[in-house]
Amino acid sequence: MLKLTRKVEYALIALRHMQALKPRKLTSAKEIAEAYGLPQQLLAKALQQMARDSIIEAVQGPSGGYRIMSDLDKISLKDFFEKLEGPLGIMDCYFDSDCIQLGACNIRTPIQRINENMRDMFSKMSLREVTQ
Amino acid sequence: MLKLTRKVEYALIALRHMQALKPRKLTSAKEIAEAYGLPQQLLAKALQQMARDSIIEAVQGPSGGYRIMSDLDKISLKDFFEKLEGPLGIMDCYFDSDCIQLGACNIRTPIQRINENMRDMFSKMSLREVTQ
DNA sequence: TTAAATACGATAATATTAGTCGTATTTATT
DNA sequence: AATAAATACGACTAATATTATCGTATTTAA
Repeated sequence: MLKLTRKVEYALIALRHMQALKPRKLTSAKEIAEAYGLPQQLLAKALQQMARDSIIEAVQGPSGGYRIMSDLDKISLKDFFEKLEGPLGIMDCYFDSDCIQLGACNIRTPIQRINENMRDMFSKMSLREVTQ
Repeated sequence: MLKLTRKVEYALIALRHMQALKPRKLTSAKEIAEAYGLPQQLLAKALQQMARDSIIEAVQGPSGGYRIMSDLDKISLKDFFEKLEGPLGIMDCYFDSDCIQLGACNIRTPIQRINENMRDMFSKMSLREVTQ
């Protein structure tokens, strides 16, 4: 309950790893996977997604790899989570309208209040805080 | 990701339902299940667990049922979640020590910081806020 | 005695998450 | 030009977790 996915976990580990390197130094999926004992392919997907989202930069070809591209201070944990996993909410009804409950549900409003608080909290934390 | 479970969801729906009734009025699992279209047995388990935790009171026998017992103002969402689902954390390493990573993990401390924030947030919200 | 309710462990069904496979593309190096 | 090491990514499989149901016991008002 209220758990992060592995994809996000691996992304955080990778970012922290890259963040500790000299600026603009490249590191590969293989390198990170071996360093932390992570499944390389899955880690690679997290890296690829971060590259698509311009959080990191990918360099192809041999001696290629990834490096941090954005200012991690400027990315909130909320945006980061949502980029990797889609909308952030403790229940789907927050963003999904097709709820079986239809009119009957009696907790929609309170749930949205909790959601707002959670989104607020993650909006106030930067990726940097987590990876430094 | 960061989703509530159905058990918690059903518990909240049930609490809100009971909260709207006259004080000490009983309502049954069947009644609530039918009113909101929930699976009765699963809802019953949520109710039974809340009864074990003295959040509500169970009355057995025909014309039995459940009623709110505690002051919902005094129960934080954190305690409520933890009573129903166990420790609250975005990753198991927070309370589970058997992590495969062992020494290698580089995000344990930051993850714990996120956890603290989350637990803090839910500590500051009362069950009442959600069910009234 | 019966029936309607709670209690709860065991199991089945379903959904989600995690991980792997295969193949294509890019590009530095030789 | 060939090779090898890297990213890219869709499709698939495996593992796990969640959700739901089943069966049976217990309680107790009528």
